[in-house]
Amino acid sequence: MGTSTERRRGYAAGDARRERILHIATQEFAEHGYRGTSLARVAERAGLSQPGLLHHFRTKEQLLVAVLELRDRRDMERYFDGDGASGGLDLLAALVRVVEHNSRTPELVRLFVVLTSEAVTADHPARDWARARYARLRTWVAHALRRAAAAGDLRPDLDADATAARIIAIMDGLQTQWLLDPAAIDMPALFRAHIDDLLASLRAHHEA
Amino acid sequence: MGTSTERRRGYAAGDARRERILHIATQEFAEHGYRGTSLARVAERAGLSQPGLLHHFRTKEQLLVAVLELRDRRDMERYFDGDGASGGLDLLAALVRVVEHNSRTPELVRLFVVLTSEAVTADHPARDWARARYARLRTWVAHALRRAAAAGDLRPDLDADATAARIIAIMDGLQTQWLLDPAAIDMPALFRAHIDDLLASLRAHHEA
DNA sequence: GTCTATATGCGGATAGAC
DNA sequence: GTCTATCCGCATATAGAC
Repeated sequence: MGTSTERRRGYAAGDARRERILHIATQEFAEHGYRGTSLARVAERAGLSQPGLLHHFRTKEQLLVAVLELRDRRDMERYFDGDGASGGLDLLAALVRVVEHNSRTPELVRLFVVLTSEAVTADHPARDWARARYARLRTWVAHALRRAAAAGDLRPDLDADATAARIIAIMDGLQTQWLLDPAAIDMPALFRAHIDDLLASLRAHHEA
Repeated sequence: MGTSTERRRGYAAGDARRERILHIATQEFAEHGYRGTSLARVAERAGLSQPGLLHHFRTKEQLLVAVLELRDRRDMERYFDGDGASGGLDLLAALVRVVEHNSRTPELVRLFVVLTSEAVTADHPARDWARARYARLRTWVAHALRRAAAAGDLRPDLDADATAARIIAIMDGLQTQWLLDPAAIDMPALFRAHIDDLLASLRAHHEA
């Protein structure tokens, strides 16, 4: 699936130069945000001149878009191909694993936190991306919750949309606190506790 | 309390020019972030030249600090002087009111969301402010939860620190989703639902 | 595809007159 | 306390040679 996307754009999947630029740009956007990132610095780290960089990505905005697309694609591979379209209750366990993985890759977490919040400012190029990403996430989680309810694993009267929004909210909120003060926040444990509480209150009471 | 701070700095509480600058700077920082805000634009909107602005705040960073201090002070007045040091369970009701108020003042919410997340980037002037603010918020909420437990309103075995971090996380996470897509997110309702669930699972079972 | 050179603009901050 | 004028640096982007 990633491959077809790349073919459509007319460059080989294994374009090392391009991948290297994207890798470095990802780090720079994470460290300094979109506005704080300088193309000259990305270029220098990638071992080419700034106009050389603009040969591959015609504007800074296009570079950002390419970074976001790459990350979305990688995440899809990781969480969809891996678990399949993980159904029902398995999703919650998968989310716990996502958070555990995130706690070992702070730079990727920073990328999302920084760009998502920058996106709420006026005329930001990542605005549509952020909005669409949240809508997609909410739909995805809500869908899994409904399937779990239909399968009899969760109470049939649960509010799937509200629960999904809350789960995503707590993931995001914990990330910010954790990035600012990692020693004070045990992100995976706190998220796991939330999921446990959720299950305790939403689990269908077969035996009760 | 605000007054004494102002006196210490040697300007009258009612310095209209200064207050006007801070008001406009608050809007600009909220709309464009720290990096995206231009002193020239703040100055223009405030009706003076850019060097004129720098007479009142010697650097952009000092302007930011002044904005953050003013907001913290206003919030303190609002939520401490108002409810007193709202004790125990009342705090949760107070937080619901805070979220309801926030949903009517998106620009102030945006200020916090944007600056807090920008603060996780390298060498950002609001870093210490953001870290200290979260530490203070967590301590404050955890303290209230412990008092509620001591008063017999909540289970004595609750993890106050973890619960506090989670409450703050969900407030923040909902804010981001709401700012990006207000029509899709009923922020006060979602937060209230979370508090209700929390109470349901943490309430001491006197009658049970 | 990559470079050097450069256009062009905006940013924050300073000097010094009024 | 506010202004005009200006410094200086950095930003993105382009032109055109190789």
